Amino acid sequence: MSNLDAAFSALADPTRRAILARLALGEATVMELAEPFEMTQPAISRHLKVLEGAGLILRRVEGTKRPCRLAPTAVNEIDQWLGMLRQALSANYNRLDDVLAAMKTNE
Amino acid sequence: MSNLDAAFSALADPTRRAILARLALGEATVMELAEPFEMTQPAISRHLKVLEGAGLILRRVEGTKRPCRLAPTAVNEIDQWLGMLRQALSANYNRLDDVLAAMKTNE
DNA sequence: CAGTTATATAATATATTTGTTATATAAGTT
DNA sequence: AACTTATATAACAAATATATTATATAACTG
Repeated sequence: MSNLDAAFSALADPTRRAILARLALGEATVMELAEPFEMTQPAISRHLKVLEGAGLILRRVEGTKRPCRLAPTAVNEIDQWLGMLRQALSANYNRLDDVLAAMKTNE
Repeated sequence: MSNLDAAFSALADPTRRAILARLALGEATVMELAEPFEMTQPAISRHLKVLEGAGLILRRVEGTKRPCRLAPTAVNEIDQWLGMLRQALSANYNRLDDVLAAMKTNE
């Protein structure tokens, strides 16, 4: 599985996006991350594993705890790929075939 | 399923990303999009349905053809969400807990 | 009209994902 | 040492995703 596959796939789950949003506020342990969800701890551990595998979070060891925080790299890779689409979209905005398409749609 | 769920989920598949990359070059019909893949036409039709459902592409009717092109909106929504992460990542860069984390990791 | 082309849909098999419970492990506490 | 806490892992069930083949439909073409 490519990095992008893993990253987009990880972001596709609302629980995982919520976890990332929480981590955007700062580091948190597994239990802290699990608390707001109506879901068991093993389920959260798996989500964290997915996020880690996708390069979206990092974990360190602190005694029995495993505090997580956002990883810097994965978002860049995603941005880079999306940049291609963004560029195409702005370029296509004046493109002949799109103008024609819009005209036909409005007929 | 939220829009973001659908959009990220759609982007998680490499075939679909390749289709979008192709569409970044301009409009294309289903057969044109299917051609480069070792995959049947129904499979591509389904991928297109997923992309359309995620708001990533638009289709118009042209006789028996259904030319597809990139849709402008979905990428914005994704960008907006990722913006939250980007901001957190740049903010966290100077954050105390992260500095401490880095120090402990290096012990 | 008969045949072909472009595309969609249904049925189905397989693989993957996501959650649960039960259990293991390692560190912290008393 | 016994108990608790923090987390991980395994086994398993249910839901979802992806591809295939077969078939339907609607628009072209001769």
